[in-house]
Amino acid sequence: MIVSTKGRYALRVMIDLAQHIEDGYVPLKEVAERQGISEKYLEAIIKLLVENGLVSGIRGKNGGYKLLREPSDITAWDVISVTESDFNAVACLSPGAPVCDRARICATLPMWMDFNEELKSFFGRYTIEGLAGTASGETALQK
Amino acid sequence: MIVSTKGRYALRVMIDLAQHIEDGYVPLKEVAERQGISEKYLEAIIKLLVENGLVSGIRGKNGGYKLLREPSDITAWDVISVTESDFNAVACLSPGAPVCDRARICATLPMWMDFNEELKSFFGRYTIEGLAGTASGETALQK
DNA sequence: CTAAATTCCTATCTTGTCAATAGGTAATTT
DNA sequence: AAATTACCTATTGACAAGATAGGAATTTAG
Repeated sequence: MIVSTKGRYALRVMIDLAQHIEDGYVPLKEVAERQGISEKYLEAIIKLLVENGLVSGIRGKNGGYKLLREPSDITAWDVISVTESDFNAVACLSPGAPVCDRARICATLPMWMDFNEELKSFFGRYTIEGLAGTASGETALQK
Repeated sequence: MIVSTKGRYALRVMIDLAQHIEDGYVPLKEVAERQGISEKYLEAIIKLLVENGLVSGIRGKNGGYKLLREPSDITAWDVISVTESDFNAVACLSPGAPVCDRARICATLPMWMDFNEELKSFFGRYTIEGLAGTASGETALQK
């Protein structure tokens, strides 16, 4: 598959946090239970979200995690691009990839570049707020 | 990256065959030399293209491979969907995946399904003919 | 009929990532 | 002081990517 469980779970965590935004800091244990995902595994995932400024955590009793921006201001792209290790169309377009000497004559490069843009644009259209409200069938897409 | 070298190389093979369509059956050796890719590796890749009815090969002297349909009638999607082992948004949507009991309440499922459609639609817009003509900068997208 | 060319088939190898588990340390509150 | 919680580091098993290698089967040319 294209999006790993890491990305999928990260999104579910973000949505869960959005759905319990009134509770302040939410312990990961609760998220893990509600989502039916191993807490230990989620730790590794949420670490990425913390490092990239999407959520913040505080330790100790009454600690937990909370979103750092409004759910309406966080897109699926923000989350996926941070959790998926190399979310680029092809290796040639990965950051740090060696310069390809065929680039000038490559018949497929423009398509891959377009695809990269499309990824950004597609997932940028879904916000955490929109996704969090999808439970009973409304569309998650913002109008 | 999202599309493996297998998919990328397959596309380049198809484009190369389209560019030498006048020559009848084209030996893989020539394709490999022109493209700068190991012939042995290409063998494994073109096998998939043969099995899926995109090209046909005949053995012996003067043998080689040729496209089975018009370049204008083959899309990038046709090629990629056959060479990439699991070109689906997420594991839940892979053929043969176990039924997910969260499907009914899954906040992200609709987005993944949309993404699957988008993949098909995006790569379906690029034909081998269009890509084969991109060498000197015209757009590969059909109007 | 033989030799060359070519596809086709099977097996192996290395490397890396995913997906997950485990055991602990540091900080905070009650 | 004890409980809670985030944070850190290491390890494991399974699997796919990305090749490489050697040979068997088929066809044509001479």
